[in-house]
Amino acid sequence: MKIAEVSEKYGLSPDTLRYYERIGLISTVNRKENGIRDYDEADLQRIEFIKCMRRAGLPIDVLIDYIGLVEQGDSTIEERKAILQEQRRLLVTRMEEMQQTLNVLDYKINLYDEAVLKKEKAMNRKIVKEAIAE
Amino acid sequence: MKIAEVSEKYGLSPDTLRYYERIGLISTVNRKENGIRDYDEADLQRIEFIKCMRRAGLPIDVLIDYIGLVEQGDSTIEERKAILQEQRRLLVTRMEEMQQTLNVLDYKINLYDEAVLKKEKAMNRKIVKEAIAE
DNA sequence: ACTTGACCTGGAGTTAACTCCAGGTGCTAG
DNA sequence: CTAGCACCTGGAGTTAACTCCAGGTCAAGT
Repeated sequence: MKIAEVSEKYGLSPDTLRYYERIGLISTVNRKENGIRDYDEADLQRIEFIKCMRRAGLPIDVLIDYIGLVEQGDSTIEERKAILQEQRRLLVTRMEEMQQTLNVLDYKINLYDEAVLKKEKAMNRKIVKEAIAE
Repeated sequence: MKIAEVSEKYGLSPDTLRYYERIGLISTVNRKENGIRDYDEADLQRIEFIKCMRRAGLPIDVLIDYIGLVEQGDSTIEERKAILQEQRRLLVTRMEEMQQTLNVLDYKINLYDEAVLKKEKAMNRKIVKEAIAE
């Protein structure tokens, strides 16, 4: 699969895909004779994983470490698990903070709703008053 | 309240507080005769709000817009509400993505748990075998 | 009087994560 | 055979959000 298709499929720009390879987040992708990248199934799986983790804000350097361990084989299983657990912990914390902010936003939006209603009521009273005055 | 106390109270560095003021996120803070910032209650409330929003990832330029509208008074209520609703929507989307990533992480951690168990079992079998062999 | 420490300013530097670009190669359709 | 893409590389530029720094003021303690 060529870079443009991969880019299309995962919504990552070709530049980003090459960048990920440069920094060692994706191990060197196979090339066709002419030097053009030809992503295989394993590459795609890795890209999907990276995309998922990045979307949630996991930092690239942590992912590089993790993937380095994956490549070292079974002896690193416990270390990898520890990394994921730590990142899971951080993720949950961030989500809790976001939930708090969401509550604040809802509270404020609700205040604005009420303010808008009050404004409208005042407007209506004014209209009625004027109608009576005529 | 001096900048060091505010910094302490909200966990934002003095540099960050001055930076927020420079870019117009906090309206100009009053000074004592000697030119030193003296944060009042309104400043603190604004800082708390900003901190809460920033923690959830709301971008600074959006907050600058929002706060500019707050300062323009009641005529901007609907516009402000629209901003908060839009940010709320984006926040929910991000949280949903994070939840998906959390599920993937849990799945992977679980796989590692099983892998570790298997490893241990194999180890135990080996030990038992050796014990019998003796 | 002098040192210390908190504060000030304007401006430069940093970090993460891309994103863009110039200059070059190589298939393919007209 | 040549025009037009899609691809390549190494390196530079960008963006958001800080963070740091040099050089200066000022009040308080010794």
